[in-house]
Formats: sequence, structure tokens, C-alpha cells
Amino acid sequence: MVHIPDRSTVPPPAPRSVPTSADVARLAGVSRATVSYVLNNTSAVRISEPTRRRVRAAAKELGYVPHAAARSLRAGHSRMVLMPAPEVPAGPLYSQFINELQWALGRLDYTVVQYGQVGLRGDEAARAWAELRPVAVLLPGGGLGPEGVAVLKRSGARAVVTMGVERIEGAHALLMNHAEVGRSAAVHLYGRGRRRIGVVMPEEPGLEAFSNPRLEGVRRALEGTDATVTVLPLAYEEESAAELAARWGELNLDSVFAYNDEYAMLLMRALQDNGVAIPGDTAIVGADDLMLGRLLRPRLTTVHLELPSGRALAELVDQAVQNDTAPPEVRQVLGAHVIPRDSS
Amino acid sequence: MVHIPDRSTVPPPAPRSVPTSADVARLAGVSRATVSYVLNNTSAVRISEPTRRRVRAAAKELGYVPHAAARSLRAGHSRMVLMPAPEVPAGPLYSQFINELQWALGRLDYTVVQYGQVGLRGDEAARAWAELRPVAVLLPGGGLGPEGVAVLKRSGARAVVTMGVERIEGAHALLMNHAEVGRSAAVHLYGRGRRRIGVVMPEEPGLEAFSNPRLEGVRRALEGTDATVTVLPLAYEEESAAELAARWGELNLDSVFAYNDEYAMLLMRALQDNGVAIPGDTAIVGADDLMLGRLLRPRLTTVHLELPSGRALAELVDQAVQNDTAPPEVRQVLGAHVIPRDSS
DNA sequence: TTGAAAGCGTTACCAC
DNA sequence: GTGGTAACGCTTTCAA
Repeated sequence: MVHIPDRSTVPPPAPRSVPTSADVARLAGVSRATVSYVLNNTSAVRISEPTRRRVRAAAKELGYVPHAAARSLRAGHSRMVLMPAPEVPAGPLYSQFINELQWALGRLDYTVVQYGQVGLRGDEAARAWAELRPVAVLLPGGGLGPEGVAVLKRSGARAVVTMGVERIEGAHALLMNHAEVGRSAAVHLYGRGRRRIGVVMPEEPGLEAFSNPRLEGVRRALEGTDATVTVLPLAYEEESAAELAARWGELNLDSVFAYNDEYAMLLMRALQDNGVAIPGDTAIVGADDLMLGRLLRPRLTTVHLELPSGRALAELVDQAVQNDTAPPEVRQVLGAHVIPRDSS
Repeated sequence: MVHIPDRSTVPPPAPRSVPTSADVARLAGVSRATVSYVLNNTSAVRISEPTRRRVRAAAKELGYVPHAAARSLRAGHSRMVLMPAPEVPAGPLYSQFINELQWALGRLDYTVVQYGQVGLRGDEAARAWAELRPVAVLLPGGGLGPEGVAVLKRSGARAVVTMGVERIEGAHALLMNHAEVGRSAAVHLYGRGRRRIGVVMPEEPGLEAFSNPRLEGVRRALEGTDATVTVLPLAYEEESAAELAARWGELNLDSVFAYNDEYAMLLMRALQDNGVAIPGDTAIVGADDLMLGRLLRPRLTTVHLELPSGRALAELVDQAVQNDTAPPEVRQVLGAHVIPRDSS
């Protein structure tokens, strides 16, 4: 005969399930309500110290961790700020900005969640985000229509903030004036007597949102002048740069705005390898003011971007969340100014 | 007398709340169950086409979006893979790896969520992550003890995978052998006749997890030889590099392993500005095989890192989730080999 | 083919 | 002070 252990003396074999507040209550010999009161330090209700201790001990013993989904379901809201992860690996400038922002929002007791994209577009993506019922959504770059914003708001998002080139109906907007980046570069080059100006356009997908406005800024700045603008597609590879440098003579340019410092470095190296003197034959201007620009010879003239501080954006989000009814705010950010160095 | 509108004829004034499946059911004139069946395409139950249409139309009209928390609460599990966001802005190599991983996990129908750190440490952080009840947790770098892993597993995480230098009890481990990076560099330099070898250690916080093992790798590779190892603290700023370069003579080194390509570029520039010939007087080896190394003159010798593919890691995660009971797997990743160029 | 109802883990209101 | 109970939004079993 098989021995069956007595249930009353032998503990059940490892309850392989996740402990709930009910388990804690059972172990502590109190009700679930009391557990909730103790663990949330509810000040409205006074619980005796011995009870508190028993509850805390039970929670610790079981390794109890509250269930965020259940909590926010009950509460009817969360403090999750959702940010779609960028589709292209972000540069150092953007990464640092995001970090700052996360930190600042954390200080305000929000939880920042970067939601990994799969390839969802526009409103489909908006619906996926809305399922998480975030209290606010931060959208780097555009790619979302007014309907998308409406979906998010209907699903309870109290603030939708876009950081991009154009504003979207219903959403707060931090307008990144990338045209200004191009404009600054163009004005600088023109002022230094350059007239045949090339503009590098990265061939890597996902960068059009920045490169197009930058080009447009150059074009507008030079409109009505005697300067010409030549578009220069360039992939971030040595071969591509070598090809471009090989036909540099026929392009007949006296200067380039190279999209950013990294493309500038790539192109500058290829030109120098081809005997083009910088800035004698051709002036080069980068953008983003990265460290590497200062390390090049000649030192790279660049357009420094003034991004909004993470703290400021965090406060904007917080305000928007608290004051749901206020009309969407549109704020110009991204100042740009040229830092003249030796390449132009 | 104030006119009170008849509730039965006047619709309630804009239900400023989030539409639920009950609202959809009401509008479509069916039960909540039917709504669920239709919207989830439940194949076990057959619903008439007209009903399906009515439900879908109602959902669309209301802008209904299911509530992920409620859904996973009911289901008892989610497909969320949680990844703590790195505390230091990540480099291009890591960013790309994360992107690939997100994409690959998305293909497997997981939702990747990068959880923003605030400053929580160790087990406290583990508890915060556990509240979200992720099905798997991916930990870049260490900073978590076995207790932390236990908390996560008890809260339902079916897989915990660390990507770091050392393994953690109970967790799958992708061991990044950063010592091998240092070893490769050291062997290379020694093979080229260099004996007085400097090793750059970034002063920026958060990089010790990589820099220490790299240094250790150099040390171990040169143990028992006639080579000496000199530690060179360096901040990622021109001034710091200039200071270091200024006392280069007294350091009496014939070579440097510069932690990575960016620090290598910084140091190389400072040395060249001080009249140190590269590689004549001093050889330099970087790491990470970034584009910029190819653009330097002399071209930078570097240690190329072979990170695991995002797809491979995604499959590991998926396996681990499906086969909960299998023992944690420990896998060596991060191959490293020197790409000799002109700086050494 | 559809509907009623239970239950996932929490918290808050209201009795005791 | 403490405990029952209802409700958050959803899925699913069972019954009609």
C-alpha cells in the first residue's frame, strides 16, 4: 500500500504559483483588506503594530510582489509613460536625451516604458500602444496621424506629446526645427563666400525625417541668392564616400553641408584621400557637435543643436497630464547655431 | 422649475470614459462574450457573419481598444519581455543589438518593453520589474543577485537571461567574455614586439563592467612575459587626453590598448598633436570596430567583437520560456579578434 | 449561435 | 481596528 502523507502535518508540495495578497493574508491570519492597508501604508486606517509586522513578515516570507496590472485595473489609471522605441539605432545625442528624460520622469514618479516596434505603422501602432493604457505617450518623430492621437486619447492617455518636425492635431508638440540646422549651415557657408554648396543626404532609411527638413532649410536660406544647391546622396560606407569623392571634380562644389558630423567625417576623409584640400578647395560643415568633430584635422565646423532638457520635457508631460483639458501646447525647441572651426 | 431631460430619450452627455467591451456589446446588441469571440477570432465558436459585422462596426465606431492589463490578468500570463534600460547611454554596437533583438522577439510574438531605471538597485529593481509580471526578463550587464532572480521567477517570469560578465545562479547567461577583448589586443601588441603596454580605463561611470575585464584580459595575457602593463585613466574629454599626452614621455610606453575606438581616437589625436608618431613611437589598438577607426590616419587597428545575433538570443529566450524546467543555460558569446590596420 | 456568470489580483467603501 | 464585498475589464466554461 502506498503511503499517503497526512495533509494536516505535511506542507503542500511547493505551491508552484505566484503568491497573491490572499496568500499573504492567509499566512498572516488577517483579511486581504488588511494586507492592502499595511503594504500600501494607508494612513486613513489605523492598524496595530503587531498586525503590521505579521503582514510584512508574511509578505517577505512568500516573496510577495503586487501585481501591477491588477492594481492599475482597479485604480482605473496608471503612471506609465509610453515611448515607442526608435526604429533606427539612435545617435548619442538622442540616447542621452532619452536617458535624461527617463530620469526626470522617474523623479516625478512616472514609469517610462519604451515599447519595441515590430513594424506596425501609424494607427495600428497607436492601437497597440493604447492597449497598455499609458497615462501619456511620447512620440519621437512623426508617423502618426490625428486619428492615431485620437485613439490614444480615447483609450485614456491624458497627454500625447510629439517630438518631430510637424505638429499633429490634438497632440502637444515639441517642434524640432531641423530646417534651422540647414539654414544656419547655409548662412555660414554663404557668409564665408561659398556659392556652390552641396548637401549630403544619407541613404540610410529612417533619416529622411531629419535630412529632408535640413535640406529644405538650406534651400530656403539660399533662395534668391546666386548660390546653387546640389543634393549628394551618400551611404554611410567608405565605398559610397569614395565614389562621391571620385566625381568631386565634375561636381564643381566649393562647400558641403554634410548632414551631421559622422557623415562629414566620412566625406572629409574620402575627399582628403583624393587630394581635395579642406577648407581650401571645399569647405565642410557638419552637425550635432559631436566629440569627433573636434578631433578631426582640420577641426570640423559644425551646427550645435540645443535640445530641450529632459527635465523641461518631463515637466511639460506632467503638466499636460494634470491639466487634461488645456489645449495642446506647441513649443519650438531645437535651437541651432554654427560653431565655426577650421573646416570652413 | 428646472427642466430635467428625460433619460430615456436623451443620450447621456458624451461618456467621457474609455469604451469597454461592454459598451461595444451594448451598441451591437449582443453580449460581452460575443464581442470577445468576434474580436479575438475564436475559432471554437461559430458566430454568424452579420453579427460579426455588427460587432466590428460597433468597436470601430466607439474606437474600442482592448485593455491589455485586464486581458493578461484574466489569462494569467502575458508575452511581455522586459529589459531594463541601460543606465548609461549605449553605444552604437549595443543599440543595434537591442534593435535586432526587439525585432526578432517581435517576430516570435513577444512584446519587448524597455523599463526605465530610476536609480533602483538590485533586489529593489527586481521587485519593480516583477510587478509587471513579464514572461521573461533580459538583463544587460550584472547588478542583480541570485535573490533578485528568485524574486522574478517566483513572480512568474519563466526565463531570466543575463548578458554580462558573470553568471547568476538560476538565470540563463550569455557570457560576454570581455577579457578576451583585452587578451586579443595584448597578444597582438606583444606579437608586434611591443613590451611597454598602456591600457586606457575610461573614467566615465558605468563602464567598469566592460573596462575591468578588458584590463584583466590584458594582464593575464602578458603574465609571465617581459611586458609591463600601465593603467591609464582617461575621461572622454579633450583636456583629459591632452594631460595624458603631455606626460607621455615620462610614461615611457610603446603601445596602448585604448578600451574602444572612440577613446582610441581621442588619445591618438592628442598624441599626434604632441608629436608622438603613430605607430612609430606608440602603437594604438582600439575595440568595437567602429566606422571611425577606418577613417583615422593611420587607420586604427581594432578588436572586432562578435556579438550574438538578435535572432539567436530571441530563440534562446523563446526556448527558455517554453521549457521552463530545463536548467539554466550558460553560453559563451562575444568572440573577439584583432583587425590589424595601420596604427600598430 | 448566443448569453449568463465566474474569476483573474487589487483596492475602497461600509459595516462590525 | 478589522473584515466582508463589490468592482475594475476581460475571457471562457457551461447552459440554453
